[in-house]
Amino acid sequence: MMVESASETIRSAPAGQNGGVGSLSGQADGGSGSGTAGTAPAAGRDGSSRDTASGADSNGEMSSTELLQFQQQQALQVARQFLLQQASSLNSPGNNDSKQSASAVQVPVSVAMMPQQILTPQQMQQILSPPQLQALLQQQQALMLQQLQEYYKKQQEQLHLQILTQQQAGKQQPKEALGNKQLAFQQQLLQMQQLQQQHLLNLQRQGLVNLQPSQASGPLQALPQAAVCPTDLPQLWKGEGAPGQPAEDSVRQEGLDLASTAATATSFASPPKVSPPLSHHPLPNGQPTVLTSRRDSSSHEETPSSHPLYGHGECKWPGCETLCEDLGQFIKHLNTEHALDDRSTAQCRVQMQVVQQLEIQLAKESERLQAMMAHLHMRPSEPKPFSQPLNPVPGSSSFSKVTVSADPFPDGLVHPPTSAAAPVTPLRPPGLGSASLHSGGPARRRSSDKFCSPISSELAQNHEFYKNADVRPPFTYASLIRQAILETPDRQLTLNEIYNWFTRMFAYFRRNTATWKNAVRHNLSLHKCFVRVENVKGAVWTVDEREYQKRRPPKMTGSPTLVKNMISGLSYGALNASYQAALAESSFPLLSSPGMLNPGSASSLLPLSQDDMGAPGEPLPSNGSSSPPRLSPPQYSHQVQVKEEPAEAEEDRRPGPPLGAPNPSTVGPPEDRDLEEDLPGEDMS
DNA sequence: ACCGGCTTAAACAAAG
DNA sequence: TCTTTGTTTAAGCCGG
Repeated sequence: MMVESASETIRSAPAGQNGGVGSLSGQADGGSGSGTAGTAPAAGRDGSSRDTASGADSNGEMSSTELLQFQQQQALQVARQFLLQQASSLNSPGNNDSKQSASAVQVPVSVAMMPQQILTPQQMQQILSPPQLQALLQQQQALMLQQLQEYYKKQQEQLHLQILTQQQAGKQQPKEALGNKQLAFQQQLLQMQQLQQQHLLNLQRQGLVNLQPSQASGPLQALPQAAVCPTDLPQLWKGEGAPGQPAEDSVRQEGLDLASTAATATSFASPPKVSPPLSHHPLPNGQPTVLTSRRDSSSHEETPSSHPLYGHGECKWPGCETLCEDLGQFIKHLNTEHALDDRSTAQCRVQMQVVQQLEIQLAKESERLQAMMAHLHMRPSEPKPFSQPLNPVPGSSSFSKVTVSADPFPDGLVHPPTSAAAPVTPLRPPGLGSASLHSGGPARRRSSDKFCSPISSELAQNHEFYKNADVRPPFTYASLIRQAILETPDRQLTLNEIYNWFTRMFAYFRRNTATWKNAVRHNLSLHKCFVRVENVKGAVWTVDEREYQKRRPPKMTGSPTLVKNMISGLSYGALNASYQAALAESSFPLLSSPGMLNPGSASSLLPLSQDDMGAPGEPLPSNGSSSPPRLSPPQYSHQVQVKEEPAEAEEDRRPGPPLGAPNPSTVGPPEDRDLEEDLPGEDMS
């Protein structure tokens, strides 16, 4: 049936003016539940610890020396992590003035403690742009590393010493004894770590995630166990004692931390004001750094008219809801109640840990994804991995100018440039979703499409992120659909395949299926750029590149505005909150984690087309056909060969599995539609 | 304030 | 009859 005529009309109906009518407001979906089973993996294995283990464990038994070695290595690792952690805390101090330094990308710890400022998880997600997250993480890490160098060295030395000492001691003692001793120690360590981790997660769940009580019980619950890998979590709490304190101290501290953590957690959970939790433990303040930070923050918070820890007339300090009439009073309160004392310090630390942990998890996930992709033949490292197969146009080059009708999208094209590493960051400063922030509900930010950040490159760079984090991608449905279609060799997909692509590529689309699927269909029908081609066995959708380009005026590309908008939009607090929320909500179960974020990791997976690259303006060949009737097979862009049997084969026919290709296993089970479909959390509001 | 783009919701219809 | 696929319409939010 000819759709053409109908489609033409569509546009006519512009914006609605009548308000009310309703129905929409409901805004359901707050969902969250996310934890799609698919993604959730069994995180158990963490490469890192294993690597370091010097293969000792590979053969069932290891000699005591080996064991020793192994243990030492582990200890080192733990220490290393601890250091990193410390670094972060060091880093935190200056961050409190978040609002002031809009440009810097940092994640102020203090800000992180304002779970209350919540927007719904969804909103947060929207606000948050993955790239931003990454940028944040990267920056933070860089910073911490920097600041920490000295500290780090010291610590290392000490550690080394300790280890040496132990080693020596070990030599003198019977191996077994030593082994046992170490083992015991290590076990203890692990236990503590696990405990801590649990508390942390707990906290996280209750405090940060409480926005979504419903989901708390679900997916997240799994976190602790799954995510926690002994070696990783390590929390160097104990490490803290290291700097200069003997084991005793560290142990003690440990206890303290735990307690405080617990306390914090509880306070979060229970609304009640805060009564000083049980922190009876005197915190051996071993963290000058942290302390300072706290103090700093309180001191210069005054500058801004508002304070990240102050909102709605009350103190947002974790667990504290004290009412303060004005900022002044609040400041006072802050200085008295949350002064530099054990409790505050501990709470701060906890918060930092939460953040850190999340960061690490993110990094881990990314790494894992990469490995998976590598395994599946999608070489992330390569600029334009898949897609170019059949079609001529050897990817890369072509894109250059969308020459004539031929192939506007060069398929593969991702601009190699960005791909590499950190570059991404610059692109999106935190703050992306200005829009979303305000709007309470369904707001959405769709930056990229407009700003033209080529979806392809964006996607390519953050593809892993989107795949795993339950974050809404900043692209419009139209651009995503197009992307999906262009990614395939024949540039055509059945509706179902498009769905699959969405679920495969974005964790976010693994839930609320009804909603986005409807949107996808709606977009396919609505935009002229999507052409439906009928086939014996059904129909496939193709992209009429020309139309696509047409529909968007040549926006500014470099988009200073973009940046501007993004920046202005959010306060760090919000950003951070969203970050956490996103992470928390994200299904990724995380894994444990050894390494830190590697910037370039995600880069370049997708071949993607240049999306906005070709200036919409000129390219198209002015070949007569002005507005191709909808149905007509696109003669420009590349000829589409309707495939004989569409749906059927579904994923199997793609040559080089594009990234998310066929393999369901890669990410979450694409096919899980069913699965996710029934996810409880899904539609509940 | 208006307009256009985008999203979400929902009603319907045709096919399978 | 139910589900999927498509098409439309309506309405809200946003940014220009």
